[in-house]
Amino acid sequence: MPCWLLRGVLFLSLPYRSRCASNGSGTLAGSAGDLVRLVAKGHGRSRAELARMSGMAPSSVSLRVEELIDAGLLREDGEGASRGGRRPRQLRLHENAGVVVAVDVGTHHVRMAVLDLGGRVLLERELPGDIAEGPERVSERLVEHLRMTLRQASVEQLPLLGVGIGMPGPVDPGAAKVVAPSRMPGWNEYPIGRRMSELLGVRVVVENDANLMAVGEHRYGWPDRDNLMAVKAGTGIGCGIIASGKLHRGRGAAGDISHVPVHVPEPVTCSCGHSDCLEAHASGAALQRTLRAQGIEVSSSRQLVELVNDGVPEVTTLVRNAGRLAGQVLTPLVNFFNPDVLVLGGGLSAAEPFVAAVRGAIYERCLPLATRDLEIATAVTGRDACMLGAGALVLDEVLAGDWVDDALSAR
Amino acid sequence: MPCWLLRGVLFLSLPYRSRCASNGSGTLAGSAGDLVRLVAKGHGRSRAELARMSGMAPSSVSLRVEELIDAGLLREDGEGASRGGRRPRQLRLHENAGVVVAVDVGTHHVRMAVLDLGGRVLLERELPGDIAEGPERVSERLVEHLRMTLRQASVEQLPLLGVGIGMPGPVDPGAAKVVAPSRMPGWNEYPIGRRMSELLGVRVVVENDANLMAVGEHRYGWPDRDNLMAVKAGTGIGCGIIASGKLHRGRGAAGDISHVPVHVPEPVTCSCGHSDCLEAHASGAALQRTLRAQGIEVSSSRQLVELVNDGVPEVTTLVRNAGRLAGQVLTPLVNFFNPDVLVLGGGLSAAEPFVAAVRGAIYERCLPLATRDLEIATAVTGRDACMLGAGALVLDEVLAGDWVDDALSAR
DNA sequence: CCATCTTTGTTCGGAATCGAAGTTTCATGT
DNA sequence: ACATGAAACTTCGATTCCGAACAAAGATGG
Repeated sequence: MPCWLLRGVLFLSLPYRSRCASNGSGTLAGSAGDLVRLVAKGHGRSRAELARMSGMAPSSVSLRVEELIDAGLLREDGEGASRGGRRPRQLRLHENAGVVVAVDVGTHHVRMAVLDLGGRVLLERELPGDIAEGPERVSERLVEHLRMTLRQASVEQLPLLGVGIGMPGPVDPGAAKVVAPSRMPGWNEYPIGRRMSELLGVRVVVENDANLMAVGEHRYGWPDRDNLMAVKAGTGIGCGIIASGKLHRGRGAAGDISHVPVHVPEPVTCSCGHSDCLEAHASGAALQRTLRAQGIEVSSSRQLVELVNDGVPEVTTLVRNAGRLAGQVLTPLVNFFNPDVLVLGGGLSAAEPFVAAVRGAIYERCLPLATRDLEIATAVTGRDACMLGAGALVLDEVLAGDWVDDALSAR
Repeated sequence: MPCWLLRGVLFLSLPYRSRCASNGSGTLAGSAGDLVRLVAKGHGRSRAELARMSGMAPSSVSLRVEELIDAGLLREDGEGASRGGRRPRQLRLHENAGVVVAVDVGTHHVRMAVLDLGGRVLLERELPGDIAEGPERVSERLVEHLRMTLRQASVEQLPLLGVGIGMPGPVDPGAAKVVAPSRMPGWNEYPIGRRMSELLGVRVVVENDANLMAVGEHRYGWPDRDNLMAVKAGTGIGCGIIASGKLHRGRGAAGDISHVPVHVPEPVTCSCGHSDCLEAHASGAALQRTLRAQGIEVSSSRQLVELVNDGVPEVTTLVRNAGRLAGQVLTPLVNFFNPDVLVLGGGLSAAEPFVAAVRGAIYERCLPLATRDLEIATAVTGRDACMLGAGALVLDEVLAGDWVDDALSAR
């Protein structure tokens, strides 16, 4: 309970406090919240390391850590390896401090995980679900599943501090809405974030799935590469961007590569009205359409990949061609953004010919300056990438808020 | 919210560091250097504003400002307009605190300016110069010109705190070298930064000219737009990127768009070995080559633009076509990066048909989500953009260093 | 013109933080 | 085994910084 209510004075005292805040951008820091953040991200595993990373005096760190332990936020966890002197007493977030839930809403499935505040997965589940059922129905089922998952993870008694949700379409993260989606009837402008927040009573963040893949891969796969592009090639094609270690949203729509024109012999009309969009020729949906015209019935990207792995030549050719087109689109973007890593994820990335074609196109045409030391890799976290990204994002949000201060003063 | 409510309110008693504040605009603060930075960037013009922006207590700001005034770094500058209460005593950097020099090295000219620490231009000069004379000769002449310019600006007795240099080719900013340039014989790997630093005895930063254009336009033209692309279309074609308010360098080569393939009927071999590079078809150099083949002798982008303004049809057609090609290349990049502003600079941007063609191509093919509210503008600072960017960059460097602390303790 | 409210900037006591010295614990080399 | 050095904390006085109250100066509105 906030202290300022003690005298019945309903007044938030913000003269100087409300603007201060911590350093979102990295290593220098200075408050209790920063220490918790450092521990949560694994950048500070002992008092000494926290002092080094935060810039605070070792004495101050010790005092502050003691408070955080007393408040039940941190706990000591044995001793680490000596680096030539006394062994560090390792610190970690207390497992009872709370949990968050990460949700990846796909077109035909929902993946969900319970994470502790350090980002470790406590329980993970895949559930059926059809986004075409509409937002009301889907949110209700999400809440049901979420409650059940929390029970199964035996963390009902712990505080649920936030929920992160990934959606397969453009998202306005401020309003926590899906905007102008192409394959999600009924979802336009639906305030999924507010609705879920009402139903659950916790903070909910919503983000596009490709952006979340970038966040997830950055955190769990390439933590020290600060410039990363993540391409999600599944039913649709999207791209998430990590610039200087942070998700780049631009004016809200950054990373859209679906409607970049490609060279193809026969035009296919896209939802945007043009006929040579990448998405209309190289997305999983486009490939399924083409195969159906050839009499090969395929209903999901996963099935598509199975056919490739079974060596069905028509399908393999099609998938390789899709990879080539994606690579052609990515080439200028790689030159322009010059990332450390290009991550390939989504259903199609499980097909080796797709990945090989993307690689080939990029190495063929990108500048040596851009491809030297460029890593092109499939998603380290595989099918979990988006979900883990949702977790990482909501964790950032929770740990950046005043949860730590509240917990300290509530004691 | 009336002030008198403050009385009798029970305040939260949190440790003071945790109340530090975020000023919302990403500028963090907490020390003397931060105050000077805020004043230098114009974000803090009075003690009260500094307190708000930095998160420090007003009392601390007052004490610190007093020290800075005593040290000769700041000075009071009259009173500002009242905002409903006492008038603020405005603060500015003391003009005697020091200067920096900004240099824009072009292929056939050198532009140079003396700036005070607030980024104001004290004196500006354009000098002849040919980059083909080679690095040794050019650096010597730069130093001569620089000394003369300092004399002319009557700031010889003031400390010269740094020099920023823009080069028309790829730059490794860490090593302060030009790397693998296409039109600068003898410059490859030449340590221009170290050489100038030896000759002048001050810190020297070196950066690519398109990057500097982005920095300059961001600082002087669009200070609150944090995502910006600046295209420099002159003899070559380059692009600088501001992401979240900071220059994005990627792994060092970000912003390269010279060698993105474009669709053209007749191939022209580029220095990179391909035949359909943007630079080989739409750069000033390429246009001059084409015109020469038609018997029209043109020796600079400026002359090219004059012919356009004179209404010479062959030239206008050519320039418009170059704009269309540039626009085609920029379209996916704008979708991808989703900037707030796209700045067009460099020689060709002075030709209206070029700008119109770029605009047309982008609006024709970019997503509405990306172009809604997108500003496409010619460089606010015109031909000075790169030079001013060099100044802004070296100022950032100087003010981020320990110059302030040194000056304080030297007293 | 006066009361009221704002904003700016300063004063001063008390609290939070620093930093140097000290303690504990371990690696390393002889 | 023992000295030496190094790293991880802790202690405690000195210093810095904060925050409330105050003072100065001006807008606003009847």
